Amino acid sequence: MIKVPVRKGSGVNAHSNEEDALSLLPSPELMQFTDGDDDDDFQIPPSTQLSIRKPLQPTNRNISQPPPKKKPRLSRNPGKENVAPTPEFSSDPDFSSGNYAPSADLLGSSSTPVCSLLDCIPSSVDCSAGDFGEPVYSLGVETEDEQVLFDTKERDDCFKANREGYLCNSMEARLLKSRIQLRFDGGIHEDEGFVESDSELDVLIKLCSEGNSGECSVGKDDSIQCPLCSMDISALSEEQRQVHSNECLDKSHNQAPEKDSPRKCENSSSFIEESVDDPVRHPQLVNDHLTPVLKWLRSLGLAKYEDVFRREEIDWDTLQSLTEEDLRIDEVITPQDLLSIGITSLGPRKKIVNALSTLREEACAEAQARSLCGSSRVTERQRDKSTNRKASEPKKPTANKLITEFFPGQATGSTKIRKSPKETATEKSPSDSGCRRAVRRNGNNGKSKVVPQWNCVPGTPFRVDAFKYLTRDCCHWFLTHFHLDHYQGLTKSFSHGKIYCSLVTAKLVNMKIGIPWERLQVLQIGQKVNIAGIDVTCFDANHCPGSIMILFEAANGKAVLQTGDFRYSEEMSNWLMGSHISILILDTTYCNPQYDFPKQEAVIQFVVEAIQAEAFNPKTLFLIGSYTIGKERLFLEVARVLREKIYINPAKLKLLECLGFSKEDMQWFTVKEEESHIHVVPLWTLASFKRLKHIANRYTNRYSLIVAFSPTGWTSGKTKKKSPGRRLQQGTIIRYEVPYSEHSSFTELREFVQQVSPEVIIPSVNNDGPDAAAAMVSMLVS
DNA sequence: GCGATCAGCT
DNA sequence: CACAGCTGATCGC
Repeated sequence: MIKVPVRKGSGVNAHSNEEDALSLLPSPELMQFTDGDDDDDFQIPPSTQLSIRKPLQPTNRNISQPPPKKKPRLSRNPGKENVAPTPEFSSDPDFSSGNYAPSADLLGSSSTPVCSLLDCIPSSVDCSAGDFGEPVYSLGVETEDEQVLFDTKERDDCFKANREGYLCNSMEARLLKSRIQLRFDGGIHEDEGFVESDSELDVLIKLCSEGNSGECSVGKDDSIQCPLCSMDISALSEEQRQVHSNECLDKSHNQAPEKDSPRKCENSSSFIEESVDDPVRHPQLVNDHLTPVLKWLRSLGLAKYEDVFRREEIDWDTLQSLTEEDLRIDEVITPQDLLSIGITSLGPRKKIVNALSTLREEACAEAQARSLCGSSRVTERQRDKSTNRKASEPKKPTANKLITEFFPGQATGSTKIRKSPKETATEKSPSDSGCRRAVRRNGNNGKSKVVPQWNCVPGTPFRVDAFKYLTRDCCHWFLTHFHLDHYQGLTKSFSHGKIYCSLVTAKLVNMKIGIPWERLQVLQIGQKVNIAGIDVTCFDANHCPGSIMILFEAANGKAVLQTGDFRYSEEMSNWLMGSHISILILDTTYCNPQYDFPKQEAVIQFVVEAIQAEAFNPKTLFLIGSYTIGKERLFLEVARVLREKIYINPAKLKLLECLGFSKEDMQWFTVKEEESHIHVVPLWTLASFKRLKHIANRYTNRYSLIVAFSPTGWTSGKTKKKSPGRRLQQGTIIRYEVPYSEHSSFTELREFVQQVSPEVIIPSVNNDGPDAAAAMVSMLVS
């Protein structure tokens, strides 16, 4: 039997500013436990704290609310009970995603009381079907086996194009074929004929050299080089530099542009990414400055200002000069001058300014790259290869250590930690492995859109979670899971190729964003498929429902593992056994020794016991925080163990129906508020006591005490000691912060990295900058 | 009116 | 701090 925790202090709430809360207090009995402190004044006694070996009896006796009518009787085997499901869960045919068994890792460990209860629950997962797309319904799939057939069929259909030459049937495939050659030595190479030598970029380079030469072409030694011929032009006046650059520009255009043009620098990171038929790609004679400007304007969707540009005879030079003063002042272009020529709307002005700014940065980066690389046309990929070749040479002694120092078995390899540039491109070093700058037409305040390293898969033409950086040079887009920060930028107008993801994620992408199923390719967990010549296998990332980590194996044997967001589980080492991972793109959210939180089972146990302890008051409302998806395991286990239904709103139910839960699991959810006093709410509503008080006020008649659980990994960070939770209280509102994390702890990351033993680690998160990230990652292998 | 995007906020 | 969002303002269609 669970003991009611002993609380320090028993004073009556004395908060002067808590009158409203005090008014909710139902009785002196309750009041004696509300000391009003906002401190961690709650101590679970040792016998209860983390007592995961103690059998936890499933009970609803501690919770005074009468059970819902349809609640199954307590049973050792709830999964086999003949339970009449509530109507909202039982009407549709069932499907199995096979992706997400919410209690999979709980089932894997029998030591916890939670698990002991779950041991007898069938592991089959057949979820109640949601409305997730016509193809599913048209197949009339009803059983798990048939679902496998469906998935196979769908996948076969999906990959039909691949079998016939990988997307050969589509326009995108042709584009891809004409533009990109995948070479197994890694990298994407611009094909002849696609990148034109007399591109707009050259014009922009000119602009750059004119308007901002010092910024664009300054090398590491502070010398100023011509972006075209790399000659040192430091000694020249600005005017002379312009003259020189113009001469170079003219020379380059007068030369035959085809084969050996500098503009064909293979895999240059800075080419403007536009479709082949885009007017921008085909500027007319460079000497005719007017036409490219107008085409550029049109490409921005601002054709209506063509007249203005014609009237004002605006060419690139003029456009640049309109903002030149601003450039000199603070490098930020303001739209005032555009206003003066008659572009009165703020939107178009911003659009022009941002596009120009982005293009200018493009040109600057290109010029800088040339400046740094001289005329040898060293591509990023080549630099990258060079880096790899010199892997044994310590590049950053403080951050990089030879993997052989830590893994004696690795005779030749060394783990290198790459600094992953911040998205805002504060780090100006070029990104590697074919990651290019993306020119987006919608402005983003002039920030350049550098595809971060972690969004690229070295040696492949793939992007992962990179919808913020959509470019036309890529048509294979992977999505590891359905969290906003990973699918941001993805809209239903997506037309850049295929999206590869798990079935659960595909359902969500289809339902929530409206991506048609034709654009979605479902990846089966554990099944190797070949995409564009690369073997691709995905595994359950144990992060949120549908989350996957993806293994890419190129024909040259180089393997890249992209973890996505993940929480380490021991099964992962089994999946990856035998795979030699060259590059590990790692979720480093909690890559800091201060983040050492307990296993999810322990936190679930803590929450269960806390609910039992607080439930002596029958008028208690429990709130559990959750994301759009995520934390489901927590509240589902709470429901199972406490034999209590959980209230979720209808929108959330619709979402949960996509996640692959079993019928048995789904029975624990209800959309009828009165059926449950445990509610799932968005995590942010629990963030402050102010919000919690609003909730309390709404339920004044029904509930006199609010107990909220805020599950987040950050709870255990910084100065907070490792514990399964801490309790905060203000009046009749109690908030538990519990370190329930769906990311790996530092300890888990270290274990994972040691098992994978990669040659190179690319961190996906730089909370404190790339150097700090590199330093932290280096700790993983120490 | 609707969808997309972004800044500000938790 | 900021996990992974939410909200409201703005803009274009």
